[in-house]
This record gives sequence, C-alpha cells and structure tokens, in this order.
Amino acid sequence: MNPVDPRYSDPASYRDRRSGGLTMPPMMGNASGSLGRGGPAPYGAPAPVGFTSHSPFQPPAGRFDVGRSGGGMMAHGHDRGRRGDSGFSGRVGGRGYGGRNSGRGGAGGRGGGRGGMYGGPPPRGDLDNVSLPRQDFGQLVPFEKNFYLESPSVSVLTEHQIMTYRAKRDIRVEGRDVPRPIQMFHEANFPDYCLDIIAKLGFVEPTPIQSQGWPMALKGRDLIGIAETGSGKTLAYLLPALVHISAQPHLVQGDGPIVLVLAPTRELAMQIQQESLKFGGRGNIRSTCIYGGAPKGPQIRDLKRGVEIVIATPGRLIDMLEAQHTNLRRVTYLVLDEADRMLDMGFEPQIRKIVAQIRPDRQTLYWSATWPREVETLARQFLHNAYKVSIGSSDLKANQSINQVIEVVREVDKYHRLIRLLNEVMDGSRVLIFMETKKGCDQVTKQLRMDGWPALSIHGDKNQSERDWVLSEFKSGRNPIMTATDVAARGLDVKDIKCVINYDFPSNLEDYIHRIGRTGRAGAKGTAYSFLTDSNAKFARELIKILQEAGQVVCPALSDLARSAAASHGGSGGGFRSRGRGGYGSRSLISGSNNVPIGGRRPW
DNA sequence: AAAAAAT
Repeated sequence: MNPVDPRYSDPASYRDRRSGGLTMPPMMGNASGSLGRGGPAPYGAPAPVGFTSHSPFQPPAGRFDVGRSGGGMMAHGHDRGRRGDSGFSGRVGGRGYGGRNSGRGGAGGRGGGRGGMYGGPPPRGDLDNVSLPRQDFGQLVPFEKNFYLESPSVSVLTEHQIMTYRAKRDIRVEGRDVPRPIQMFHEANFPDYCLDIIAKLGFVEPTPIQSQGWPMALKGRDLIGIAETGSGKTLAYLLPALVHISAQPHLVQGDGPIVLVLAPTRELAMQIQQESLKFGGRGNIRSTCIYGGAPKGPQIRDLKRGVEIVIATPGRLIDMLEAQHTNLRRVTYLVLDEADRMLDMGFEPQIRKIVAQIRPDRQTLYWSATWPREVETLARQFLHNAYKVSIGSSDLKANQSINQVIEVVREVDKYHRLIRLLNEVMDGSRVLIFMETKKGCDQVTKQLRMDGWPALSIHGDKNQSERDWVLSEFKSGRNPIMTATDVAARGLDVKDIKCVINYDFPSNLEDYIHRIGRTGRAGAKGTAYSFLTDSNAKFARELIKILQEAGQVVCPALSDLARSAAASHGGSGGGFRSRGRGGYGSRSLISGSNNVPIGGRRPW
C-alpha cells in the first residue's frame, strides 16, 4: 500500500501471509478447473499475496490516462440531438458513395444481389450465410452519415500550412477529397459533453491519427486508419460514432444497434466497452459488450432492451444473430478494430457472415497498428471509396517511445535469463511476459510462483472468470507479473506496464509490434525485451529494420543471427527446424498447473 | 505449430 508498509521489507510477515492461504481460490489456476458458465463471479476477494498494490511506484495519472484512447477533443461541438428525420445529406447518401464500384449502391441502390454485394470478387467460402437469413437490402431507408463541417480555423490555413502540419506528424493520406486535419479538439464537431470529458482527462491536443481520422470519419466515408500502438485509435472511431448515432432516428422496439464494433479478443472488447460507457453515457447513448464465455442472459437482456452501440467478438455475436436476439439491420457504422487480425484466416469467415447482415451503404472503418500488404485487397472488398490514413511510412512501425532490447539466447537458458531480467527490472510496476503456447504459459508461471514471483497467467484455455480475475490482479498490481499468449498481444491498455518480455518470440513481426505495444503507451516510456533463439533467425533481418526505424541499437548478436539465417537458407524463413522450440529445455523442469502458492521469499 | 473466437 505504501512505502513504509512492513510487508515491503519484512520477509517474515511475507511468509506469514503466505501460510494464510493460496493466492488464488481453489481451482483457479487450473485450466480445466472450470466453474461453469453462468456461475457467480467467484473470485471476489482472493487471499492476500505477499504483494501490495505498489501504489508508491505508480506515476501520477498523466494527461493520457485513457491510453489506448488517448487524445481527445473538446470545445465547440454542437450537439445535433437526434434528428429523427433521417434525411439525406446531399453530400453523401446516394451520390459520391454509390459511385463506380459495382456492389454498393447508394441508399436504396441495388440490393440483395448475392455475390456482388461488396463489388469485387464474390464471397469465397460457403461459410457465408449458411445459417443466417439473407438480408433484403432492396428498399433501404436512407440515413445521414456526413456530419463534417470544416471549422473556419481550419479553412483559413494555407495549403502549405496543412502540408507542414501533416509532414511534421508523419500523417499520410490516400483517397478522393481528403479533408484537412484538425488541429484542436473543438474543430471536430463533437458534442459538448464529449469535449468536457476530454478536458477533464487533461488531453492537450489530438494525436495525429485523431487529427486526420476524425474529419475523415465524420464525413461518413469508409476509412483505413493505421497508427502506432497506444496512439488513441479507440477514440478516433468512438467519438465519430457518437456523432453518427446522434443523427439517427431513435431506436424502436426490435431494433438492433446502430454502431457495431468488432474486436478479436474478449478482453479488448470489454475495454472498448469501458471507453464507450465513459463517453457515450453522458449523451444517453447505450452500449453493450457481446462476447463468449460469459452468461448470455444479461447480454440478451441488453440487446432486447435496445443499445445504440454493440461491441462484440465474432462468435457470440453470430450466436446472438442466429438466435435472433438481435439483428444488424440498423447498423450504419461498422468498425473493425485490429482489422488485419480480424481479416486473417481465423476470423475472415465470421467477419463475412456478419458483414453480410449489414446494409451495403454503411460506413466501414478499419483500425490497426499493423497493416500487411496482403490484407488490403481483402479489406477493400468490404470498403467503398475509402480513405486511408497512416501515421508513418513503414509497414511495421514500432512505437518510438519503446526501448527495444534483443537478447539472443539458447532455449534452455531462457528461464534463467528471465529471472535475471526480473531481478533487474522489478520495482512493483507491471511486467508482461509473452509465451508462444498456453502450456508454456502455465509452466513458466508455476515455476515463477514457486520461485517466489507474483505471476499469474492468462490464455484462452482458462475460463472467462479466471481471465477476468487475472487481468484485474495484473491491473491492480496485486500480481504485477502476467504471462500471456497472444490473447493479450493486441489492444489491451494497462497503465504502467514497465516492460514487456517476449520469452518466446512471436510467430510474426506484426505480433511483435503489437506485443511490445502494451508498454510505452500514450507518450509513456517502456522497455521491451525479446529472447531470440536460432529457430527465430528468420526474423532477424526484418527485426533489425524495425529496430533501426525506431532508432534502437542493434546488438552484434542479432546481426550475427541475421547473417547466419541468410547463410543457411538464402535469407528468410525456409530451412527445416529440426527440433523447433519443443521446450525440452527449462520447460521439462516445470509442468502441470500453475495453481501453486508463491513460494520462497520475495526475490527482490 | 499455435492462438483466438460459440456451445
């Protein structure tokens, strides 16, 4: 609790407490120890561990509390109120939107035509529409989606000033009729209550993605927004969503949401929901989060009662659609957060299925910190006349405020290197350790706890209530070490993560960018340590590029690794991996559940 | 090969 708390310095009292009970309720750490769906939240007050909240180490709340949503808005936004007339804005609506691409006509345009719905190639799999009824988009009620009125303070700027402003922030834009970036919060047409919240949070100016993304989104156009981790993407789409909603007719009984946000993990969806509540609540804009692993009852209740915003993971949403607990007929603003992830193999069929339920003249927005070339073609199948805004040039751009440290190690040495690192680094702030496998997570966590470290692990084999509990323990600092699979790689905004450790290097460099992006958010500094083994040599070359682009030191061992990869198999990848990472190393020492008391003494 | 996401 505070620096003079005897628990900080008195190992004896630490031991006393340790004997007082497990750190986790029985069954907790055990992936198989499911409490069953719908059970009560079981982990209300876990027994104390040898750890306090470490509040003395937490920096004061900065101007960027919101982190992921950092940035903000403020002033003159006039609240349009609900108009209810659902009129066209001549600038959008049919014209300029239904244009040249085949599929998506403007409001009331062609509808229903199977296969051509989005223009471009027809949907690929048969996974489309297997169980959901095809929607008839033949006679759509027009809706308004262009709300952007350029502020005089923006109009007055010279073209040269705009170019300079963009260049200074590395704002790159594509598309027809690109609006100018705004430079101050009040220049976006946000409602006053939003600006008040932003002001209270102490935001000073919009982040680059917000300053260019907001005018684009407010114009009602489709958008691809790419910006580094922790740069305020959530607010970049949530605030225009609020404006969008305010201009639509009220929901009536039986209506589904107006805004749909899709996210790749449950925890991220819940986090977005928190932001949505924070900003939408004051404007009486309701939202709910639809995700698996939690009881359906409350989710169904929310949907039936009517919510303007639904934030969802795909599986449960489809479930809800099939059961007709909601529908997407009123969705006119669709967001894919972590869009490249949502469009990759695992998710694409589900996304197709969901998107096929939404009117083709909707506004669609994609957001991510990474945007591999390959996804763009696929992505454009769901877009029309889209803008693209990206902050920075590189395909793979790490956040500049992250100090990146690479350690070339042998598989068997990883655990010892980890301990050494923890001893250097632990001061009570959070440390997030990424592993390749769920099993590896459990094993290392168990070993860490036996060695006295307050670690917990989160991964997809754990039931949701345990996942929730582990994350809350991590956030609160009661257990400041969390091991994780890639379930925690994207989007999660936990304050005061001092460092990220890639115990196992990720399987692609996009995930590397996202993982290390859990630290160094919203202007804070952070450090990312990554263990590389021979089996990761294929990443060395491009990793060096990422490091150089972020102004990082490239250690000789990494250069050597890059050379050896080039020598062994003409550059990247290739080669067979005799034994891969099987974990014959430290992992064989540690097995089974990580549900063990923290052992030994506090190691630092 | 692994992880995630419905039951």
